[in-house]
Amino acid sequence: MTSLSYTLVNVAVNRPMFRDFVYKIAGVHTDECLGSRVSINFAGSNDIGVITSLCSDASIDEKKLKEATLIDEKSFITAELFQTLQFGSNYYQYPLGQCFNVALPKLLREGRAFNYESIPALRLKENVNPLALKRIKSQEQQQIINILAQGNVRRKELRERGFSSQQETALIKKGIIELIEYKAQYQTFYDNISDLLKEKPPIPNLEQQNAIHMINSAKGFKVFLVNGVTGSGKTEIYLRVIEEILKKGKSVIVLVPEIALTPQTFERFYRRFNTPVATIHSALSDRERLDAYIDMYKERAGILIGTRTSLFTPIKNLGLIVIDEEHDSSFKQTETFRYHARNLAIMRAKINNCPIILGSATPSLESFYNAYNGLYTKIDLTTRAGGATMPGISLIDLKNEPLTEGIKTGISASLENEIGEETAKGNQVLLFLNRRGFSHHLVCHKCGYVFMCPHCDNLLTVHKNANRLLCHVCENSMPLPHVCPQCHEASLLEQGFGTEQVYEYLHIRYPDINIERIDRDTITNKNQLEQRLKRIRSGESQIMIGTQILAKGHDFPNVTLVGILDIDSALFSDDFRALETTTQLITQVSGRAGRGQKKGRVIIQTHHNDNFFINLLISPHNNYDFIASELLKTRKKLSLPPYTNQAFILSNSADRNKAFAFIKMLEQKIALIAPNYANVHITNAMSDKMEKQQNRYHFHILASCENRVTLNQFLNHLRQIVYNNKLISADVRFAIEIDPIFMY
DNA sequence: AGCACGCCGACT
DNA sequence: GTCGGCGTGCTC
Repeated sequence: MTSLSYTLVNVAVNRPMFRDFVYKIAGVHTDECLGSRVSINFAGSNDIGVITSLCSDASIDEKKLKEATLIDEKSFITAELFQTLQFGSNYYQYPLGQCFNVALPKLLREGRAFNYESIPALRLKENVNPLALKRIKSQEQQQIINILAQGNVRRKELRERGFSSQQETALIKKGIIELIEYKAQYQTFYDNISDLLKEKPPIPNLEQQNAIHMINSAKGFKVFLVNGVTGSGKTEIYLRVIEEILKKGKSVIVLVPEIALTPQTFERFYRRFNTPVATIHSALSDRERLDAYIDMYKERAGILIGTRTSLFTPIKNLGLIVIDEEHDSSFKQTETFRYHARNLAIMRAKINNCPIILGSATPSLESFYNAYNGLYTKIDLTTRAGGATMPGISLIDLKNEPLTEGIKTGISASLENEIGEETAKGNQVLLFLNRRGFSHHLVCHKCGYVFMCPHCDNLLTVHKNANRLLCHVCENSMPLPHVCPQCHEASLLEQGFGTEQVYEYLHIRYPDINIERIDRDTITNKNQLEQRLKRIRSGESQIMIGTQILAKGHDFPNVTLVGILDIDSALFSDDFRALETTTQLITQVSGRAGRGQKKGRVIIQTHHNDNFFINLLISPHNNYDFIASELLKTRKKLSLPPYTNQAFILSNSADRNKAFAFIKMLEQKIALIAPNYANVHITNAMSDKMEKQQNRYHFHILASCENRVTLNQFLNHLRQIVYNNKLISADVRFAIEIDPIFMY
């Protein structure tokens, strides 16, 4: 007998348990509370849970049921988001309650109310003294005035768009602008939809027109793979398609890679649309993140640009999802809820019956394959907007190069010549090396002692500026030693070169040229990156040496030469994806060059000019599509993804024996059920490539199967055995990683 | 994952 | 007699 004054609900809790728990909440409730948060007492501790369904028949004595307090009278988790998370929970083998924990902004996760906070913003004063306006000399201050002339803006938004607080206070002092408390207004983005555009869009070329037309005429769910060479104007296509979606009163999510969210990325959206654009990224405070989340749900903003977690923003009327740089590995979460935002986004689009655009100059082989199989509609953009041409690639055969001082730091004599010639002409040079630090590692010349991280099976990298040895796995460091701890000789030898060393060499070699080093050591925040990019764009600096950060999204119109310093380490990698990511990286870096009127070229240094892959890169039809299709042939031959589906079964512990015993036990359990899953191929239990990481010992089993449903069933079965029989002990961590993109 | 409960050894 | 070590089992 259910008491009339209570409603029984099933609640997902934030625990590693694949089941719901029944609670009673005061009052009579309907489906409107599905997805609502409740504060509960669970196993003696206070927690936040999520209502997953109404409970019609609690198989438990009602007196035993605890009472939960409803936090959200009306759920803001839309049905489609709910279904997406349920799918994700099942597919990625992660408990629904914990999926919610990842999906919700921190403040909501902790039980904060779903409402707005007052936000400091800026307003252009009325009746400003025209003389004060005239006296503005700073371009930035003038820009702030121009922006505010369009309407009030949050302080944080100005900061995101690259303006400093000093510039603001200067204007406040001059009496031109004033600080206001901006209470979010509940006006929706489609209230002013007739006046949507702030600027007149450029006229698209024929390819763009065709792409826009194709996407606009999609009825319901459809995956478009927009494969456009760098500079072909993918963003313009997004903007045009988004415009149409907004006009229908529907909202849009644009997912971007973590690193790509620089002011210029969304400055284009701000410039184009006369409607609020919400952004979510790592630099925001929790409150700002929540505000953006609420802005989208309340339809104050119609566009959300954000990193992977933005996929979980509730939206009442989702009209389109865009995944920019869809090949980027930062869409994959590699801990807790190990989802791939691109793949899960496709599911969300399917549930919403709306189109989704995957955009990239260098699509993942997975997406390529799906397009080839007709699952995705591939749209090619082959011409660069503005008519700049694609760079040609040539090789420097390192075997024929003299053993100069330069070649030891990654710069061969031939490359040095080229750098000299280009810079003398006033052009810019971009050098790419995916290895930060000064030297790769440090060895004792006398006794052979190698400096290893005390916490990881990893060599320590020499960082000379910081004067430390640094572990790139756990980030721990120690002062740079001068004598060997084993034989006490002062004969330590630095081996291998990183960006820091290349920078130092170039600096000595070209003392009159400004050089920028761009890597995680020199760029610790967004403003630093912007500053450096500014110096590069102004022509103040002529040479850039950097890591991946350089490859992503920035235009360098005056770069005429791109040098790839070390490709050889990728040729012999044990990760089968190394050649794919290298091709993507080279294509992306190359795309930075010659975007203006000047033609760019790419030079790759290698000791292996007869290598199959190197020859693909320099072959006459060296476009990305061709190389990708060649790489796919190898994947097929070796039965690797996308021709099969993979999943890792992971175990780690601070106690090596316990981690090993656990994975061995799993191996046995798997052997018992494996006969039921004949097509699932399972490896032995083995240690990870790097067994010890941060003082924990890592082991894994790899399962693969051509049929993803069978693989899912197998993993479900295994997971049930593990959880139902309580096989996990407190100090061993167990995880399943579906569709891994990094090998263990 | 936590937390409570409980069963055993070392202490006032 | 009782404090607390952690192994075991349960959580609405």
